[in-house]
Amino acid sequence: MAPTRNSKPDKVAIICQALRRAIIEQALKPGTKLPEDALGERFGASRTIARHALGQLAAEGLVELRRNRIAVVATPSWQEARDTFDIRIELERLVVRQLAGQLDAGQIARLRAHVEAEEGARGGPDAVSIRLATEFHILLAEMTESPILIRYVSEISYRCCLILATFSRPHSSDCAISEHRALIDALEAGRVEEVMNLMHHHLEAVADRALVAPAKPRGRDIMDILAPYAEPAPVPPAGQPRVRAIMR
Amino acid sequence: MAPTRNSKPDKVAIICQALRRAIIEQALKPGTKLPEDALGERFGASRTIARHALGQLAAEGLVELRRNRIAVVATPSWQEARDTFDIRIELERLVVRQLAGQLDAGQIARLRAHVEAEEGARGGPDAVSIRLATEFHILLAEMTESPILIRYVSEISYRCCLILATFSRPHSSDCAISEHRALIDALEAGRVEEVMNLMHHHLEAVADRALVAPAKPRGRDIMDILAPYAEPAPVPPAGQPRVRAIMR
DNA sequence: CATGCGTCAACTGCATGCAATCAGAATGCC
DNA sequence: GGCATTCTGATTGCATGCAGTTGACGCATG
Repeated sequence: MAPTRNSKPDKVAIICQALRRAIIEQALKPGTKLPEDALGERFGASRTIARHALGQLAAEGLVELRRNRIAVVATPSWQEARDTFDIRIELERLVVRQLAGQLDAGQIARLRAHVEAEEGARGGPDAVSIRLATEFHILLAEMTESPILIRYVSEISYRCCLILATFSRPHSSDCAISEHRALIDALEAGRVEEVMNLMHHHLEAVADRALVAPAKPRGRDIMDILAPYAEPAPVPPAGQPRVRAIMR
Repeated sequence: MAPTRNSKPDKVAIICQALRRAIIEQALKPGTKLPEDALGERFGASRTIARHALGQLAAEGLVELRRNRIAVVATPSWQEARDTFDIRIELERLVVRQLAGQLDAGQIARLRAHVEAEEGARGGPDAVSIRLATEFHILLAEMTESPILIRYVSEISYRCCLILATFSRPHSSDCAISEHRALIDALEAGRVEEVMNLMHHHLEAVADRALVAPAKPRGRDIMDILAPYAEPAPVPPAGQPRVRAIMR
């Protein structure tokens, strides 16, 4: 499992997985530079391989690739974050719709065990809590055995971690755990409508906790802060700027 | 937009785009081999670049990459096809939900112009009709200006083309055109619920036209054809074989 | 002190080369 | 003739090398 699983688990995949974990545990913060040389050296591979891995991660939206520039960990905008959660909600509603009442005892047990692990990580660092919470959702997706759904939910869940890293403040995961438990109960009981609503509200709650204000909580990038003031239209930047309608 | 945008649109991107088009126009059928050498030579690039492009396409689900084996155009299974359409329906409902009543006259005009193009292509080859129909949906997605939504809808639309190529028979696009017109009308009128339902039924209809029978219409892969017969459960392969636990 | 400019190191974009692995044909055996 | 085996060309996995571009530092200037 470490370096060589069966015969060759592909160096590119190894680097991708490592970077994904580093990103969702916030060891790599948004905006962090990822030079090909450094990655290659760190993982005992050539620049070619590191480059390929960065390409994959870029396709997943986790890193930004600018031509002739050093790749960086993606920094989602607030609007992208909002859209991402909207999509995630629909995808995960699909997951629980497929799963409600279809899980066997073993699967339910696995889910409950995972929530136990989340419970056990409450004292620990935020990074672990976030990772476990994310993995809970991916675990659910995997139970659908639908490759596409698994891929999309995994991808978007990782992106949401990135969003949390970008916007969220110290994070309280208590509510998430109880919400996960409620989800499992409803899944087991097979109440489709209820579990879809639970998932919807759960994710909405996660999003709300992260995305309270449309303005960036911290002055990460001065350009973004000034963006509204650079608009040709002389609209005073007051109140809740209705994000989509006009402002892009 | 053409081959060279400003100065350097990245050779990898060029190859990706070319292959995508070839795939959605069914010039490259599912299962077609894509050797790195050949691609590189054909596009005047090195194998490294072709390889990278294949990696990107694999991340999008358009090609399958098996270790030490020649890459091939992906061949979705019937169940994957069904799941893909389910996801697509939700994504595109999101698109029209955001767009209803928000489009300006110019955008409406662009949409109608596109449908005109579809109309004009009715006599032509299926490949063009399919491509145009797909581009209509991508055009809609682009009007949301949500990068994530655009990416996902584009990706999944391409995959659906692949599905059509795999399962569909001669294809009749007449209904699709009128359905597109109805969508535009509802979008312009801003009736959110109606346009979401229209999109839902439109895509459901497309899926139904393509996925009439769960068994593969043509014996592309003998293993898949025999798969139902290899099941341990002695269920006669009649009627609608509920592929998943309860199928969706 | 702030600003504009030139030089340079660092980094990316891409091609090529070499070893490892695989698919298929030719061969040998029963 | 049917089947297993070996051998070889074809193809991938990966590293390295070279050219072009970018960003940053340092220096000169107002």
